[in-house]
Amino acid sequence: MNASQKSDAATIEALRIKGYKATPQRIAICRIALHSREHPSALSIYDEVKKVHPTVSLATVYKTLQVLRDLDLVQELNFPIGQARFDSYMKPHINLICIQCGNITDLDDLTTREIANRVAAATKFKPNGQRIDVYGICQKCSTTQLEPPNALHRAKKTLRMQEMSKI
Amino acid sequence: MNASQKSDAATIEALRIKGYKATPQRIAICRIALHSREHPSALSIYDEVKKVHPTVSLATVYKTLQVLRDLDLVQELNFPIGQARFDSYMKPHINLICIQCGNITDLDDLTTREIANRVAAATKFKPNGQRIDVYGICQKCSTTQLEPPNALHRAKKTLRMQEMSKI
DNA sequence: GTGTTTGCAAAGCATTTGCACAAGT
DNA sequence: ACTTGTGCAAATGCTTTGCAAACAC
Repeated sequence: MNASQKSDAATIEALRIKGYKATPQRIAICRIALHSREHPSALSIYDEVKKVHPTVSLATVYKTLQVLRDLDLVQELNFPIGQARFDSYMKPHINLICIQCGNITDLDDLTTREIANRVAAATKFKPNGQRIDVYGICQKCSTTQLEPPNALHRAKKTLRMQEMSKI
Repeated sequence: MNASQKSDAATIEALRIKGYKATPQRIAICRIALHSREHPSALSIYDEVKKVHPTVSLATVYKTLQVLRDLDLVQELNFPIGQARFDSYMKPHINLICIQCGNITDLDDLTTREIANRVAAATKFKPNGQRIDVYGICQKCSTTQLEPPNALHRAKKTLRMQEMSKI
């Protein structure tokens, strides 16, 4: 059994435990959504899955992403513009989000695992999840002359948003 | 000069510095967007402003919120469902977001002011903004029997707000 | 006076939904 | 067999835009 088959097996089990059926489309979508580091959008997952299942529909991708959220296997990250991005790294961490090119990188930072404890110690709020974003310019963009217009900010005078970077 | 006139004056100056005109609608929208602790949505700002300017349009509210973002006076917080919420507290802090009732509370936490420094020290990423959300149940909801379903939930199989990682 | 803003209605875009047929268990 | 999932198209909901009239400076 190779690595891909092994993680497929895990996916299938995770689906079935909660009563979801393990269809070929779902397995293909999970391969991309769960094992990509690119924080893909629904559309970029769709584009990838189409290579294997040319008749898959975008609706199926969206529905499967809802299933993955229900299974606590992905986190949905929404921004002022563009499509939501999906993050399958479910431990507390920092999302480094480039406002130039739209790339998102996960950064482990152990202090972020203390935040919920600090909240619980300081307030009566009962934490059960978190999201930490740091916005800025990634290394690639700061060393490159000019990147395509940015995906996460609106420009003052209505700059139309191009498509975000694909996975 | 009372407090309200004083902050109006600050708003007017902030607008003019960047070449924006200080219209009555904008001033009224800023009063609510900048001085409310409720993290209002565009629609709730619109409802408030209508009490004073009954003919104001929702489009004007949205346009003014874009101006306020351009002036770095508000941050837009997007979620998997419902309308964006606007936060005028621009120092690093934690957003305590109740997944039951949708209330958002700002919590000062000095360790959050170090996050950008930690990123800069650990990577080549150049931070220039951040967002820290902690999701959970607010005190009011945890002491109350059942609150009305809220704006941050999907009313389906998935009852939990999924824009979060597990803790 | 000149360029900007308003308010309206229409458009845009990401995402969801209803439904008939197909497929998994 | 029974139930759930798929793919399509239409619908939804939030937000943006185009434009003529009104306004700020």
